[in-house]
Amino acid sequence: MSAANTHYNGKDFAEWQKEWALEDRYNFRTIEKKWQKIWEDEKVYRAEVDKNKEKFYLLVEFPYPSGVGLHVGHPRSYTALDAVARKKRMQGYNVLYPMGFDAFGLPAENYAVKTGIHPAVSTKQNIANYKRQLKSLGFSFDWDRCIETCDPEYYKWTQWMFLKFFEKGLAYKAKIPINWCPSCKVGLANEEVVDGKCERCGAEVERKDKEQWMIAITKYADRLIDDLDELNFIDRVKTQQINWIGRSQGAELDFDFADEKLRVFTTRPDTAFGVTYMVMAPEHPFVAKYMDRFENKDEVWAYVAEAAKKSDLQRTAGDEKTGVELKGIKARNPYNGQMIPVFISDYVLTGYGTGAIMAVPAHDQRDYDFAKAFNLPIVQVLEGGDISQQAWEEDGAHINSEFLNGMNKEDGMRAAIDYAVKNGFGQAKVNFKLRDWVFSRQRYWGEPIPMVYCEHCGWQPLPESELPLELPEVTDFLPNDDGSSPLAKATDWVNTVCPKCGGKARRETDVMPNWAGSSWYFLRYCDPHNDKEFASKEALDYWMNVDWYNGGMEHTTLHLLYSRFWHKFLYDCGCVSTKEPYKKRTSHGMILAANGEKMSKSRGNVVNPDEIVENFGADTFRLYEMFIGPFDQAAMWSEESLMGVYRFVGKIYSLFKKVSKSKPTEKDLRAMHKCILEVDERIETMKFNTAVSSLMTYVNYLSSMDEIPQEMYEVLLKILSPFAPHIAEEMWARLGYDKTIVNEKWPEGDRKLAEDNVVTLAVQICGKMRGTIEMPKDSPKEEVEKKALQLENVARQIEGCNIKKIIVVPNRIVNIVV
RNA sequence: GCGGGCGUGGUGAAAUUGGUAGACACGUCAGACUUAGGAUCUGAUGGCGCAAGUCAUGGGGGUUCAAGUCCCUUCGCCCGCACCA
Repeated sequence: MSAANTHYNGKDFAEWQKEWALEDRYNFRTIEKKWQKIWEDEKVYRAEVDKNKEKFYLLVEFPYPSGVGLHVGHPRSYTALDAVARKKRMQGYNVLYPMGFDAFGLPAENYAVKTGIHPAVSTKQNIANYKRQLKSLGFSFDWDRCIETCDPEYYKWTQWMFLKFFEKGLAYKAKIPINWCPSCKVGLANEEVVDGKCERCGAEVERKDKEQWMIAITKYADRLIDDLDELNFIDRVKTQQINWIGRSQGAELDFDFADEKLRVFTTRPDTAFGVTYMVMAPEHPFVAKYMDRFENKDEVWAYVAEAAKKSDLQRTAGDEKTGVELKGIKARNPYNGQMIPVFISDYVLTGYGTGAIMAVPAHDQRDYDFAKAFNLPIVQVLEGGDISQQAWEEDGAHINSEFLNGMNKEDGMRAAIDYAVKNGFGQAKVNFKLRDWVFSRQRYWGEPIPMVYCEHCGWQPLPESELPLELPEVTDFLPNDDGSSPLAKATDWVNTVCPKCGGKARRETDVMPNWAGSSWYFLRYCDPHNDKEFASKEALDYWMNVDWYNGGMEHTTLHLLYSRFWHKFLYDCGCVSTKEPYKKRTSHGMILAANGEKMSKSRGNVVNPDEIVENFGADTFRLYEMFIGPFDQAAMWSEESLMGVYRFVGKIYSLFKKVSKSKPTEKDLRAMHKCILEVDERIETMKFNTAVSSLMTYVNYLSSMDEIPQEMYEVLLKILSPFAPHIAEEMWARLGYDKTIVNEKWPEGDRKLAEDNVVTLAVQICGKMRGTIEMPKDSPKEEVEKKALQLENVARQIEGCNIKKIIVVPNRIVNIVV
């Protein structure tokens, strides 16, 4: 055995073999620690650019290193893609499978408020703990590429990218009503509000006008939808993103109102002859502007004030429509010249479209409800339904619509828009539900926004040479009551000079949201130590795109959407050469406690991965997480089932004693090739639970043998190694190999050898099972029929019956119809 | 309300996509063994029946030689979006 270039660190192989001879029991503790150290010392999983090899980039969402440590849910997806990574490596791919830490965020800051420990310190400790835990599970991450988003060497480039957004006009500061969490004292993006509540703490979100940095993600709305077509994302993800972006095509139309035009957005301009009134949002600028001309001014005021007090949640709570007519001013329908009343009502949203609508109660249920409540006329303009009962929202030929009469929807839409264009009161328009990304957070533990405000020059970007703009030291991490960031208190840091005129200036004190760093981390993995650029073109061109990205469904409209957008922006800047970052996106299900509840500290039902590793070993843990159930579905933790997997691993260990120089029979080879083919396919299709079943079936087969041909055991170790790398590596070494199994060639399953030459066919009479017959594979139909009819059971049952026909499904079934 | 998914033994689940329902495990029962180890091994295990059989994939109906799988209908659960004009 050559000591050099082997994975034994110079230790004498014979010495090890002596040790092994003494070990009768499966001692996972020593085995696993030993191999983890060897893998790490010899950098077995290191990924380098190698243009002669085809690359494969696998990505799992990097964790936020919380104080409680790794959750048993994390390893589910890490193990799954680790299995894929290991298999791909054995198949000759140059695999990049990196890991890092999404390390900025609120919990570290809250912890600092409570304990006074600086977020940088607690984060560092947490990362060390996470690393230890991840390493104890034997993942094949290239730890040399580990990144941390809170590292100035990393966030330097996050800031650099922000400056790009600013340079291209996509980052802008605006005073807009934002979602404000009164408990976290922080503004939230729309994506972070769930059911009107703060995604993080559950407090009801308020509306607050605040100056915020915004990023114009809406400019990419069309592309974010259209480019999904080419991607291999699971459908759930695609449809959720499409729904979230919410594209609707229609038209903007101007109605005359007082001395100006009241503009509305509608998806059905062809129903304009059915408009019987209009509605503006209470916040619509015309309401305040024309207040003095309304005859019922007091009533209008009261309604506006009432609406302002309500949260979004309260406004959408009731089913009943409320509102007030703006008496004294009527609007004029440009299609037919009709004068119609105008209302304000909070069922019209200020943030969508133009904040005003034309109401067509006959064909929109919401308008219908409002019309009924306020006794307004309902004019049907599309055929169908029963307007006396409810609005007719389906299609139908146009009626009562002058030049549109008789047309279908498509023609009617075109004609209505043409007419509006010709007469100068409207045009086609596409609208989105997606809002621009609120990018400011009034917090400490995030990337400082590299902008400076000068009285004379306005907002100025920091020059690139001043990056990274590091976080200043502060002692008080509490957000201020006025809603400003803790950074505002670091006056030395805040007061600076204008990069343009050199005059007095102040730094931006808000920081970026925690979604910033994760929006481009997959690019940094390609070239993590580069201090000249965020990643070299060479590295990016070689490694990108990510071939397979797995992560949680909860990030579909957050991280996944943001990072696709961010990447597209970098593409437009010429910084990356692919339009999309991820080729394939899959998603794992949650791991729940044994009773089906979510694991949480407060419920006291959290399973600690450390304990599982300590008591059963990493291999058992990994195999169990794969075996627990379908990968994309929620699964319940069960220690009993874990024991079953533990037994399985122990069995593999003890089978070693039976390995011999004997030759496999045809039947043995069949079992072996069947298993190879199944495991291979089931890894690719993410059916990890049944892949493990296949391995179990094969191990059961081996157990029943008196002697196990070495070839059969070696194949087992190879196809087992993606799931249980430690024991595979250990037994591989014990077979006498002095090179790691990691780079062994993945076995090829032979379909011919895997096929049975004798098949069992079910014999049915009128579809009911009556028995089985064994036949050579692909026996001619006649023989099958003959043998089936000879079956005692069959002969007895069909006695005295007419055989109508016999259906033979080759190698499967004989069905005798009487 | 709209969109997506699901419903199979005592339990977690399989089922080559229309072809022997319950693979693989857990649990349970019976037996063997003992270097007492979260032991191991062997066998049984959907219900009813001594058996031949028969009933079983949420319920009802249909298509088919054949349905967990396709169609209609109904009930129940989960997830996402939600007054988006």
